[in-house]
Amino acid sequence: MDPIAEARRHWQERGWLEAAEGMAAVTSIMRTQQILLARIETVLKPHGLTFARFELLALLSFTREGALPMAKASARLQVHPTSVTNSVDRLERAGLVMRAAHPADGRTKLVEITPQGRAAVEQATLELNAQVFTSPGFSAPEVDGLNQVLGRFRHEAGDFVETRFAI
Amino acid sequence: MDPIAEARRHWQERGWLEAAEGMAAVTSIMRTQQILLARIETVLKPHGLTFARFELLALLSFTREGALPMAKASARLQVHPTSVTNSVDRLERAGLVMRAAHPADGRTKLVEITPQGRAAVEQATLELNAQVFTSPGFSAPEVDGLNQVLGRFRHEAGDFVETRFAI
DNA sequence: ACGGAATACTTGCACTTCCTAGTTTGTGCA
DNA sequence: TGCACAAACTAGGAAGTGCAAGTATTCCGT
Repeated sequence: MDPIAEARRHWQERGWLEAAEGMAAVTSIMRTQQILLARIETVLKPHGLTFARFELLALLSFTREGALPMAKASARLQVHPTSVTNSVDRLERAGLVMRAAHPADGRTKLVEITPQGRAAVEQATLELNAQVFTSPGFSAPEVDGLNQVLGRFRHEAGDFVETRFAI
Repeated sequence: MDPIAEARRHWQERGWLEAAEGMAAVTSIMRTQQILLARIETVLKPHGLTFARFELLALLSFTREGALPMAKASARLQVHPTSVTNSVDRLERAGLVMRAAHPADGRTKLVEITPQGRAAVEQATLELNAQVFTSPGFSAPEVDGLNQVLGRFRHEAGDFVETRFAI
């Protein structure tokens, strides 16, 4: 029994025909996200990482300097600044990042990845690639279709960041 | 600048070609879920509901008796039993559901939707249909494609509940 | 140059989620 | 029948998220 198919049936019985398929699609995205997140967190847990913290480490590892202002990280990761503070607190306690002063702006603090952080994110990424991303549960054409459809959706939702570079 | 496209580029530069597209698809699903959830919660907030609580009310409103054991609700909604307890606590305080004893099994408690609960979920559903589900940001063919691809994915992930009916 | 506005970050609070452990009640085997 | 085991729910705690407010610093118009 598919709970979502059942919900769609109920929607149709109530006469909400215009909304039934959209409701099913939106709800399916919710459930799919839960399933994928659970798989990812299972892989990351032994490394002491959550997906949010992994994303932060990965972002830092891809910058030229290995460091970013907190606000930049918040914008790139599309999460609330307080969530970044929280993640950095824990990553710093684990020795994977350091807070550093910004050379020019006294307000901003830089988050900088440490050598241990680089090692951790490298290892975690290899495992995620092997156990989730290479075979996510979608065929190659499905992956392409998802990337196209969801990419356009995100674009229309204003999910893209303005281009700005600054240490 | 699309943060996900940029991540894919980094993946490719590192030589993780097998995983790059899957990583992009999985991450896109994460972001899409966040965007949709934010829209839904914006609609529900004036009603004092979260999506989790709305889903519980909707589930109850579709049962014959308007009541379900907590464990059933937990299984149907695919959430942890303690999360159901939490939702029911708040819905009960708001007068939208009631806890009732199970007639046959002393261990289980029934959650029962109240007339106010029915009114609230009806109104909230109409608004969600109008503001989100009818025009979710995907075309009709895209919605169909998502339902098909994600439905199969969920099926293979074991996301379907065994058929059992019991008050 | 200087004072109000804006920016960057942190703290406290509320909420949600899940985990572990506990209590109560039912089930089934000896 | 009786006793171990399982099931249903709740309580307490940790972690993540977002909002509102607070502090420190910078920006900018006059």
